[in-house]
Amino acid sequence: MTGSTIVNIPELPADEDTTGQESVYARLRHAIMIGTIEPGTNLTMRGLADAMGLSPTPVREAVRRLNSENAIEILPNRRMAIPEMTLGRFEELVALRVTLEVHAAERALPYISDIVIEKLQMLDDRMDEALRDENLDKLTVLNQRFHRMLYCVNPNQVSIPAIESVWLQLGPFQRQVVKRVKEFYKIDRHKEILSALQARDVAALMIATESDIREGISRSGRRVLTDGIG
Amino acid sequence: MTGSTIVNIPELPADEDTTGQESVYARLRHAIMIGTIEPGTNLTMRGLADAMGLSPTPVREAVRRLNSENAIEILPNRRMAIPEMTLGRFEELVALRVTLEVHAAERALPYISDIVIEKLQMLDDRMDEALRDENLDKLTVLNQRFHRMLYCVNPNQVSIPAIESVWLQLGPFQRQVVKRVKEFYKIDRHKEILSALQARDVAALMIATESDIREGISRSGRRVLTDGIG
DNA sequence: ATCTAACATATGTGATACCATTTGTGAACT
DNA sequence: AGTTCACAAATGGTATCACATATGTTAGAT
Repeated sequence: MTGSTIVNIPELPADEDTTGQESVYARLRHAIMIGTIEPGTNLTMRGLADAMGLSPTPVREAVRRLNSENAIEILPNRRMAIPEMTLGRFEELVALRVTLEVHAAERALPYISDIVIEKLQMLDDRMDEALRDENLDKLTVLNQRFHRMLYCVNPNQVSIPAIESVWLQLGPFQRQVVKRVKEFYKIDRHKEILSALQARDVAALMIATESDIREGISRSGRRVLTDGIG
Repeated sequence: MTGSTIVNIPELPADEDTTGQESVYARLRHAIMIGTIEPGTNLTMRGLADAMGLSPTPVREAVRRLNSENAIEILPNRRMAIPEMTLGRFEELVALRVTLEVHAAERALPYISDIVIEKLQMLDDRMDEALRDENLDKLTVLNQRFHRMLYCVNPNQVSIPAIESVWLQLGPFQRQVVKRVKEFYKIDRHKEILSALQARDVAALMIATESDIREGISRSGRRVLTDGIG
């Protein structure tokens, strides 16, 4: 067999002067983040290069970056794979995600403006649409955009890279969860987050952020990992 | 002039089958972490390659990784540099460091054993030695090893990469701080951390961890950034 | 002397070639 | 039929080369 396990890596709008390495990085990152690539998938430099129409050189650089972000695992054989999820790792990832996002939300609040709240409101509306259409990929992207936009109003924000690294590590597994636990996406606490923002209420914002994570991925994911299926 | 600004990149013990890319990554990472490379230093692929006796290819991969860890900045010109520190970014980095390390300490405590406490005690003793010898590089390395060992007793630990990314971003600036603020290194709260560990006291551990960071780098760094000099 | 234009140098990016190691396959043997 | 060994294919790692862009320098004009 030539190349590796076939993987579905969506294309992405490429800027004019974006380098090959960057486009590979962006495509792979996005694919992993929305869970297009299953845990355990084996990857090869040449396989990815062929799939993207590039030489192994830029692919290698992109893969190395994602390895440093803990999105791609490099085995002792020097082979590459998307890591499998374990219950222990899952609990730690969720706990870290809560800590990081509560922290980021808290430090974003002082910089929040009514304009941003309005934009967040619009994003939330679009999420409701995506939910009706059962467009899960879009829902994931919008959800991440919602959180990212909030944390990024802090002009000196430095926690987004760490947060996105956690998203990357949860992405492939989350797709598995969604397939098994139907009601997963019905739950979000975005309305509560928005209320807390409008009231400029730190405590409420932190509680809402934590609930949004714990009642979403956390509960469903744990069921999949313990019961085998939800 | 050929190459870039000359930088001092200490060698590192290289394993047998360690690849060139890995050795470049490890050397650069270590150099940045202990502050050997000043903020604002311009780096070039070929310059680093020459300095390490390798071709640009493996250097590119290592640099890309460190870019993803926010240790090396890539400017729109596609030039690379160690980022300068600003007061706003510094405050955010310290706050993130406190959040992350308190979190990691809290989640490590349940797995702590007397053997580990003893090892930590020995590390702390070696730090006292290094302090007497005024060996600052050694002190930095031992300090990081102390914290890392504590957080890593959690077998499912996933926060070390984020924590080390913050260390990487503070490293170059910390060196500048040490040069200006003499008493910087006299302060650490490791004895309190050890007491809290022995008592298995979560609250005390979290307070000690936060104090260790705030009364160390935080206070001194802020002075350098506001007064210009401490 | 200062500014500008042309040239030379340096640099990032990516494809290709070569090597060492690993993986996969199939034939020979028990 | 199962095991083992040898050979073929694939893969990761790195150096080198070619190209486009960016940077630095020098010569000429004002």
